[in-house]
Amino acid sequence: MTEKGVRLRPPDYVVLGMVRLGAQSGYDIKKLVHDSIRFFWTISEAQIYPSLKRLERVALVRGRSAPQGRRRRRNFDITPQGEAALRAWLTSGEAMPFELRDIGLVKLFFADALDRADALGLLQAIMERSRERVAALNRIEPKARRYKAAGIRHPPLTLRLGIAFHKAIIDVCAEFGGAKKR
Amino acid sequence: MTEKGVRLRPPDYVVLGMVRLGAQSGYDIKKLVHDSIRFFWTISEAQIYPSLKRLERVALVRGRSAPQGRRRRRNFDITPQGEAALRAWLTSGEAMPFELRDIGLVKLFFADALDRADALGLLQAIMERSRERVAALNRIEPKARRYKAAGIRHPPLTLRLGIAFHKAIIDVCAEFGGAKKR
DNA sequence: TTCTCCATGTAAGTAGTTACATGATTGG
DNA sequence: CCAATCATGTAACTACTTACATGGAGAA
Repeated sequence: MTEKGVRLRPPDYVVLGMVRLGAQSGYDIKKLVHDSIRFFWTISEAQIYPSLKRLERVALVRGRSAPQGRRRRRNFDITPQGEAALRAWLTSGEAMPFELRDIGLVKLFFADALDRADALGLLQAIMERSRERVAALNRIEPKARRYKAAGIRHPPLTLRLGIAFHKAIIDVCAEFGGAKKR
Repeated sequence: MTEKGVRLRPPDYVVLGMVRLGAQSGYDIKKLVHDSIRFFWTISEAQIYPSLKRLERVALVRGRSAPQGRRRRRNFDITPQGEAALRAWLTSGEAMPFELRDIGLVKLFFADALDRADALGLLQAIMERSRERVAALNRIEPKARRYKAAGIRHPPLTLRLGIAFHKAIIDVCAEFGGAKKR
């Protein structure tokens, strides 16, 4: 339960979860998000820093000053209450509809307005985009292997999910376009 | 090119594209969106009606009063300029990054904070959600078949894409969880 | 008569981003 | 010495949703 009427929203739990995974500063969180969940959830600095303050106010994280030389820095760890709050959120059973918002698919949906050549061009752009995404995800793979070695299993799972569904997109597009898969 | 300094944004093109596909009124657009692109792009009434006005002002659609009995109604069709503007947008080559924003995957990413049973529960919730989505998409299939019969090929393609990537999710989750695929 | 659908519209609020401001440190 | 990176933060803006307001028509 969260006290004091401070309602936490998904971005707050993202920050909390990242602190739990070892991100110490706001800057660390930014970087960790960039090479993990940014593929299905983005978060900007303008959210991270206020969120850390909120989380500290309700004692879900504990922050302390940890300057590097003359460069200021605040480090955070998760508290036992923070762990509990994160678990409560993860198991809360709230609806979590799959929400996709993709101009690419919208354009593809309307592509009958184009002549054959342009429609095919659009199809190929969609395929290319998914190929690039697969490549980007594969670049993260070494990091996932390190997680696995440390007994952390779910980040690598989400990585596999990302790769799998972009491959599915490529396959369907290839079949539709009569082109080779690559 | 759009004249008069009215910059059109994706929701406007969605409205334009839907008018082109035969949606006549704002209400028609709402319904058509609901059983087609809502799976990768949502749009609310508060956007549709102002958007139709904007599009009419720059002559990309033409609207006229078409009351049903005493019930008011405005019908729209796309103009030649509207067709051209839609094609220009579809072929514009602007970046169209694949943007996914999914709390479900975020939770799965953090699931190592849970014990085995809860983590498995979350995994199953993700799978269930994709199964439901596949079912919802399959329910639309008859509509897609009618499109196909009329030579409209791309809406059915996006439908297949949706089904394919949710099946991919189900498969990966099933393998990870050691469960049956269903 | 009352519920659901048809139909159009707006006001107010929410969630988020972009752009900026500041300054220290490291590497080429 | 200059660029990139480390590090924190805010003001202003944008996009979008929710909730509401209004009212006609058909069906149970």
